[in-house]
Amino acid sequence: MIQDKKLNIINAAMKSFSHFGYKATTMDQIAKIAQVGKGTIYTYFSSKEDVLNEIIKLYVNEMRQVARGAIIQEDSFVKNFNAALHAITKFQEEHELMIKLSQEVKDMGTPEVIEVLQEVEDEICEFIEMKITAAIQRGELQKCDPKMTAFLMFKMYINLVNDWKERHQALDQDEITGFIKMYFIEGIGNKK
Amino acid sequence: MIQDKKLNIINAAMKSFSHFGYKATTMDQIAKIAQVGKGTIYTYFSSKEDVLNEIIKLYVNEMRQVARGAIIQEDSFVKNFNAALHAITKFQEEHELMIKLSQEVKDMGTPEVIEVLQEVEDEICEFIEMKITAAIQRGELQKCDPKMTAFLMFKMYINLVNDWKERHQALDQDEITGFIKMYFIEGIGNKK
DNA sequence: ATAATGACTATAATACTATAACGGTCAATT
DNA sequence: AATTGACCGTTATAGTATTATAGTCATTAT
Repeated sequence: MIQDKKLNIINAAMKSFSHFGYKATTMDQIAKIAQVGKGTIYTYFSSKEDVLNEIIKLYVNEMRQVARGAIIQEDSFVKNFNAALHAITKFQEEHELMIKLSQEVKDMGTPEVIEVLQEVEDEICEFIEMKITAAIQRGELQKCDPKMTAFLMFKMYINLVNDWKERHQALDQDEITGFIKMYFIEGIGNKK
Repeated sequence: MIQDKKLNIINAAMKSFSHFGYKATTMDQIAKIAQVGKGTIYTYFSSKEDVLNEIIKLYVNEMRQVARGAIIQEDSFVKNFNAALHAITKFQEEHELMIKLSQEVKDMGTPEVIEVLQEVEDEICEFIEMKITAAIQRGELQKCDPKMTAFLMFKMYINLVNDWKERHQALDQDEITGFIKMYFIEGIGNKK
């Protein structure tokens, strides 16, 4: 029953953050949606920011599940990389939360939101890093710094999925897999 | 003599934009520094934005010169890529203009400035694109879309030079050359 | 004639102030 | 022991008065 109340609050906050963003959501609103008194929120959370952080923690866990679910043991590293990132992207599109928070950072720059989005990015990079380390061990990838490789691959993925389409046309999943493979795995140099 | 006045104005505006940014620079200020009446500015330029655009046009030309100057015919594509980008970066650090304008975009989002910075980025990408096309023709690079390759290489360079150092430590020019070569040219895949 | 000028204007940004809304607390209530 | 909403100090917002700014144009200088 105690967990029930906390869950109500989390769900209410999640809903409101997704619809209106972090700043535009008031504690009174969360309390109203959750059907609890405002004070009750503070028995489970220390502040508004704390509510956001807990929600992101749950969200990141779900995201990790989704990414794991997209991976097929027998498939190549690149294929799984793209499958996982694509699954994460789709997950984020389905749940408005990240989209709304990204918007908020873009046009208001709310510091608390900047911080949690950075955390989400770090988590994704860490996930990729693990997969890279494994791929190196099984000999699929050459020795390289897993942290930096993860960072660069993630950035390239975002460049391909989001930034490229702003100036040219959008790419589908297979095209992206192809490009990542071409540029990152095989390289575009010609051996002499 | 007519060119002299226009040049005065351009130099005055350049100085003021570099010190105070675009928004914080007033036409009265430009006129004062250039030692002309404000009305005179409008015989050479149609608007404040026009002044900015002409300055950027000159700036991009200088940048191109600098980039060309950094290139050594006998050197490899990657080496020249890094030399050129490094020269551009140093050029931008020496002349405060770009740094000030980037700041302004970050904390005020002035639309006119966003636009010219995008133009500068496009110009750099076009420069890289030319070099890539040449490298493909002489067989140093595999066949690939030069526009996208230029875009991705530029972004990776920025990721390495700017974004990585925010979370970890800065990399020097040789390290960056090494990474670009490793990830982009040779690839990190292991042939079976 | 032509080019240059700065007082002038309409508009947009800023500073100021009064008001409302907010996050967080806590005495009263269940 | 858990829950609550009226309450408080602070911050954000709205409304308004004032200033500053981009751009014009009649006047002046060349």
